[in-house]
Amino acid sequence: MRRKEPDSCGFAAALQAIGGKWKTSLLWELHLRPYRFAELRRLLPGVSEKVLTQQLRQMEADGLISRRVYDEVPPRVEYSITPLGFSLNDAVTVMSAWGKHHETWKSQREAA
Amino acid sequence: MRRKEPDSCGFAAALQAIGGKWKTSLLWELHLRPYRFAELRRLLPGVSEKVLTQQLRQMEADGLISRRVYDEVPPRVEYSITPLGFSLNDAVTVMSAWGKHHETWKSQREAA
DNA sequence: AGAAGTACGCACCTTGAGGTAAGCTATCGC
DNA sequence: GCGATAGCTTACCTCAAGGTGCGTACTTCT
Repeated sequence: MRRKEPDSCGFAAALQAIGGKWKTSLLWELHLRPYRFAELRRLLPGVSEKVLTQQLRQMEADGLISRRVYDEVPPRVEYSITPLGFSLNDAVTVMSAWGKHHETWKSQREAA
Repeated sequence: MRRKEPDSCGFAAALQAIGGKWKTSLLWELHLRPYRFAELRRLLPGVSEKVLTQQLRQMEADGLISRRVYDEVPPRVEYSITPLGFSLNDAVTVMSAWGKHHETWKSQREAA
């Protein structure tokens, strides 16, 4: 999907914030507890390092998560969810519930 | 965004159903009242006929809207929302509310 | 000495949603 | 006959998200 125009509607903005392929998963994992970069890689099998970095940075810019760098060696970076990110997770959960409802509906229709 | 894998999470299914560029707008318009094809074209400036047809067909396949053909000449087709589509519109509204909240948050941050 | 882990950046390529333009069937108005 | 309208279908093109792979600076493990 293309996301460019403001669309006047707030949904476009929400989609802009969560539209990435891995963002919902990241949001879900981080809402449980903070994680380090390499831990997130392991949690999301199939994500490339480039894209993981990208999406984390975008979510940080959107204020959904915060990034904390510890000046140690070897380097350590921890990502954690913000209150705003937590509220988005709630909204996503509503959509997710509808999705499950929809899947039920579909399997019922296919059975008919 | 790519939408392929089931993802175990229902959110992917919901996104699959609503992910198209015009689907939320269509859902919104049709939740007000039924419309004909050409009316929807006029309501969504910029949509091409091909894509409008595509998205309407997909939404019909997902059970979000129903398509009624009147065997007249010139041909007449009316699209209306289903109860399932209506429930999705509610879920979308929650996300939309978050989007507005997020925009407020962003403009506050930029002001700082 | 060499391998491996950490948290990336950069260059290139693939893929599919969406856009563009044309055609198609049939009727009505001029 | 000529164009307009309604509701599509088909073929082709574009463009950005995401994937692949390599490079990096530093350290610890073996």
